[in-house]
Amino acid sequence: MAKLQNDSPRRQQILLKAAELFRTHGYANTGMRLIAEHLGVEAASLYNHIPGKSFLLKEICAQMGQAFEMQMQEVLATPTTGLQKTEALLRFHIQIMLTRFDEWYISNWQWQHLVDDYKQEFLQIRRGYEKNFTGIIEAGMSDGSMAPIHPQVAVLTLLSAIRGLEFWQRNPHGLDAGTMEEEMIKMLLKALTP
Amino acid sequence: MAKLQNDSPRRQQILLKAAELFRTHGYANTGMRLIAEHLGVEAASLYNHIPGKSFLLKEICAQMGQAFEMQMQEVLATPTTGLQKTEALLRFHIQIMLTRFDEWYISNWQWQHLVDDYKQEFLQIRRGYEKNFTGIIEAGMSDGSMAPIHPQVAVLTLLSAIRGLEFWQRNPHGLDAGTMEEEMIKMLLKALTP
DNA sequence: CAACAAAACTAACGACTGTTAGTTTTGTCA
DNA sequence: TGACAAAACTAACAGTCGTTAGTTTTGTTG
Repeated sequence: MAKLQNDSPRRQQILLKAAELFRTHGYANTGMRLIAEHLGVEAASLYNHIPGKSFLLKEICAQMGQAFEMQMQEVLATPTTGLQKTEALLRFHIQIMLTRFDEWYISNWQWQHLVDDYKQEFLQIRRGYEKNFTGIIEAGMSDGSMAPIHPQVAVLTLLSAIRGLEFWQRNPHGLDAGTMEEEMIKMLLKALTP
Repeated sequence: MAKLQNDSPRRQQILLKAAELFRTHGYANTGMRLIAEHLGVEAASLYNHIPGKSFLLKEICAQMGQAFEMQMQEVLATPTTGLQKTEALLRFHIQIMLTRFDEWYISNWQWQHLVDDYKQEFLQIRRGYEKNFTGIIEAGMSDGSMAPIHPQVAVLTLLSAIRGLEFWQRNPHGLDAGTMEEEMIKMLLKALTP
């Protein structure tokens, strides 16, 4: 029986292709045979590298969760105002969206298909992230860099707005990435500043 | 053979239950047998009322599209500033979200599973809606009720922010609907006003 | 009650799903 | 070159899917 090493390059290759197909076809509509076909291989061969389909989704979500958690810790450790921290996070979100779109999309929209036990863990991680973000907004109101707003509503609005970039990513009618990023940041920060 | 009337109450009942299940389980993961079970009936019996599974999705999306299109026409016909029109549309979006959550969710997130020919029509309708919305923003800048912003970015940001209410809808930690609506409207309009 | 249609039922079809067992090819070292 | 493991293969499993054909029940109308 194969060993299923935790970090082979082949495994990562499969994960990336799976992310791409999960995004374009949806998790439930993407069969192992389709993933295999796009890698020029038979479906059964995939099981030499991964334990199963659900692992693919779980791993993609976990990797994304880790990336965001690391950035959050870095931002929290930097001595800046709440508004500056917020801008840093927003810019990071946008960058991830541009450079790792498929994985970002999966962890945002396909996590619902996670198997129940890991789904709970994933949601807990995400709630933790949002809690940290809410804390940053509250800090911004205390240090005077932000107007008094409802912190939870603010986080929800900010994250949702960024999520919407997906539509632009799929169909950028004439707007280049730089303009898009600057215009959206400008608009969102305007909603926050006193 | 059954006649498949266009507007029987039973058909509408099936549509609503399907919308609920499509939302909670996803379109691809919701089988005809599951829908039937939730209606206390066998799967085959559904075919006395509807032509097939894909019809359910198509009909839900079409009904939502119609609702938004009607509201857009009404707003356009009212002689108000661009900012007031925008507020009216935002409030309508929120109201639909609160009163017809399942259907709203489907037409927002599950339209990707539409069969190809109707998918094109659906996307065209949506692009038309967004184009109208963009025009309203531009009008707002002309009539002085709004700050100079990138109209397409503004529409994307506004619609995405509202879409995010889904997360609150699913898990409203202590915020009542009224507060949520007012706080979000306040925040979004602040981003728009001069 | 007889007649008729609406709407339920049972049973099955072919296609597709994730996964497994067992076998063969491929590539890398001694 | 011979040995060994990694990674591909073929073939098949049990289960689910949307859908259809044909039959029976239910409910209303004359």
